[in-house]
Amino acid sequence: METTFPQPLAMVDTTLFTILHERLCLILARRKEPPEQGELALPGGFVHVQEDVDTEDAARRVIRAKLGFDAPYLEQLYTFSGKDRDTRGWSISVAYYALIPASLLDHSQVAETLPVEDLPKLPFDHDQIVAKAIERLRSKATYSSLPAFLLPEIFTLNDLHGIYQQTQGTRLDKASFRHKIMEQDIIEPIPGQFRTGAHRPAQLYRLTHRALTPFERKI
Amino acid sequence: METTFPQPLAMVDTTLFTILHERLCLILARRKEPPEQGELALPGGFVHVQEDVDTEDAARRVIRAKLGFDAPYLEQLYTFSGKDRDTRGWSISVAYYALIPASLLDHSQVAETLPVEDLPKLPFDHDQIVAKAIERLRSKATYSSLPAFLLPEIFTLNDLHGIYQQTQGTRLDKASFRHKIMEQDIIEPIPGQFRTGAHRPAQLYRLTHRALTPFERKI
DNA sequence: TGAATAGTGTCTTTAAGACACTATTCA
DNA sequence: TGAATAGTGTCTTAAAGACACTATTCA
Repeated sequence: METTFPQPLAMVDTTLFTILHERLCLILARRKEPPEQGELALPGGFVHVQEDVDTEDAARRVIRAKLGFDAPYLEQLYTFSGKDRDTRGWSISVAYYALIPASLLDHSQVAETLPVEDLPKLPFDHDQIVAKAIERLRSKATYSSLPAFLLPEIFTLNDLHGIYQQTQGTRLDKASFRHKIMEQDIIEPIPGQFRTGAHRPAQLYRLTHRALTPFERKI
Repeated sequence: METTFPQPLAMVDTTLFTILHERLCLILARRKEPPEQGELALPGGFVHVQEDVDTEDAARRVIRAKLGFDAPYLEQLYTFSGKDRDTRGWSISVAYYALIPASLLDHSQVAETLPVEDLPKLPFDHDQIVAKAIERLRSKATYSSLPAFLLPEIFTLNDLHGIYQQTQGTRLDKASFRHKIMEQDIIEPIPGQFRTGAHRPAQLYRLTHRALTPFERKI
């Protein structure tokens, strides 16, 4: 059975967040083909109906092509659509966002990592996609364990404190943060493991759950 | 310029919430064409690229066709996609949800209004769409003025109290609810207007803003 | 020792929740 | 008057936020 309607173009675009020099950054791609060839844009591409099980699968394929590995955290963001957002025709782009721990990035491979405060003008409606992704990240950072997925598997409480401040864009009291995060039961100390330096050694922690945990209240 | 990729089918599906007999309900449609002809399902349809500006516009068209008027509150929910969700082929459905004040419904026109607790098995992945819509509604009801869009433009504080309880599925203390809702500045009394009955007359209110207002804390 | 980061105790302010009370209408 | 809904005051408990303090390491 076939439909009689002409169908729009179907694609995915990905917003890849990471932390570089204590700043929230995006990983961008230089477009290899027209339109906007040579410009910096969000990594994306058409849905391959022969190959992809669903659009999330398409997003994973795009990310693997760009980074060479799977993102530890990937979530659907929003779907952007319309007559004019792409010069090739009426299109639907299902946008995803992912969190990439800096420790996984080989920066010789992925050069185009730019602070979100300092992005160039992006083609298509990618500025809008980025704005929505940042808004979602900030909002979820307030009410969940989301920011922890920007850290490597093992981290200190100070690392976590810092990443919450960077994703939320606010200062958080150290003592209150520690009290509240420990009440959430999202992390556990690794017995006997500490990070050392020219100061008191810091207890190392890991996530207790692999999945995102929502909080009842703000952190 | 054209793409070489075969494109998936593009459609929209809508979850229409309303309140009937103090219960949260969905407005369903009986399918006029195969597949699943004659079955109850979410109102939906293909994107019409000649006619629709974007998928939200397509959702509005679908709702107008079903109800005869525009929904006061409409928001994109999530995009469902994949090889197998529709027998007609690889498809993308951009799902929307809308809030419909019962006062706008002519129940002779729209017969298929069923409590969310008492829905039949729906075709395709519509059960999944409904589950996600209810989850979103409950979550937003806790942190915003969203439930007010299920009421007519003029209502009492008790009406609002009831609709918050129904959308959240919990009991809320009357006094605390009143204190908190008045702090949010989302409603204003209509001077000199009261609803009367066999009891003390109740002050009538209206929303101060036409748009949804998020709250800092839970209501 | 001082610098640096780690980690805790506690006080004040604010919000949440419970609940009892008063108010106004109609039958 | 009592039944019904409207609307308020206040007390207790819990959370949020601020801030000062102690702890441990290395140079």
